[in-house]
Amino acid sequence: MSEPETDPEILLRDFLGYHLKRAYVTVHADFRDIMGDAGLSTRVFSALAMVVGQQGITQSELARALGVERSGMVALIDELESADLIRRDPVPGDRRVQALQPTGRGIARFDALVALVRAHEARCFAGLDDTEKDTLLRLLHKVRAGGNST
Amino acid sequence: MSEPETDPEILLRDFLGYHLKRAYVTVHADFRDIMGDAGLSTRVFSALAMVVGQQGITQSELARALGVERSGMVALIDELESADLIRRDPVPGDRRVQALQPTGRGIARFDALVALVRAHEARCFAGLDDTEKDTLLRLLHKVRAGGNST
DNA sequence: TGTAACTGTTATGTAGCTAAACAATCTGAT
DNA sequence: ATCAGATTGTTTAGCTACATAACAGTTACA
Repeated sequence: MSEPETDPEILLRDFLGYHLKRAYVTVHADFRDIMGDAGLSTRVFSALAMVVGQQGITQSELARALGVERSGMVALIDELESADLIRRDPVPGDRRVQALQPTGRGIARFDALVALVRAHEARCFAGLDDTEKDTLLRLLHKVRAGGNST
Repeated sequence: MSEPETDPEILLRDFLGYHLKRAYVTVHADFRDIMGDAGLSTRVFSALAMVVGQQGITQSELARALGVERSGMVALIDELESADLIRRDPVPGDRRVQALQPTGRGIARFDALVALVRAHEARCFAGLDDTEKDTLLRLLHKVRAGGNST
């Protein structure tokens, strides 16, 4: 009862989940800002990054890696494909799946975007030194590992 | 090039923002799980917590405290009011604003929910000891303070 | 050979916001 | 005392980012 009015987050303060969300919202908004209208959304960028990093990955594999449903990937892949950033290649031996391959444009675009995203991250986490960034990364990873594994 | 296929998050791994989102999604999903169908969503719970913690807060003040637009609060407050958890009280001296007051039911409901949320947090952050939780809280707060102040 | 599992896809729905406009109300400078 | 500008709650419309359920085609395997 010492300072009843100063902090509006009196009861919420103790909840890590609340602060996790607020931090996420802040960072996500900055991502959108720095990308501008021509950029990709976080989810599309993540998918492109995954395809570039693991060429030939399947849509289902990609969905699992990103922790979303398969159905949610379709429109996302459509978007990347119609922008000529990735291709759906048939896989000999399994006519169900389609291997996702980045195009030359896709890789070039990704490299250009990475520079933007690095600038975004530098700005968002400017208040943290390198040790703190490592710590945050480690703790976030622990949170994900400790909960359900999706 | 040492291990090309083992980690699907080859390129994404370096981005703190990505891991922040994944951790948030994990925690948020657990919140929904533990609340069940009868529970409140995170946003409504947060609003209720804020009203309980700072009784008489205005809708605009609440929106600012939660970092959302005023327009987004209306339906949320409607929901809490129609569930008889909070009231909109007129404020003498300013007929524009409405002071938000928790009802008795609202406070009781909040207290009950807090127990659930504490259990949820205990489960989500079970992999972290108390020091790590404090560190995570401090770093998340720094992230929010370092970016734009919403 | 038949059944179960998996793939990509579609359709539909929902949560959780934002942006823009509005009337009512308040503030403050002149 | 008045009038421009700001603020409040609200409505409407729209958007993003998902999830769920069903489906036909394909594969694996007992």
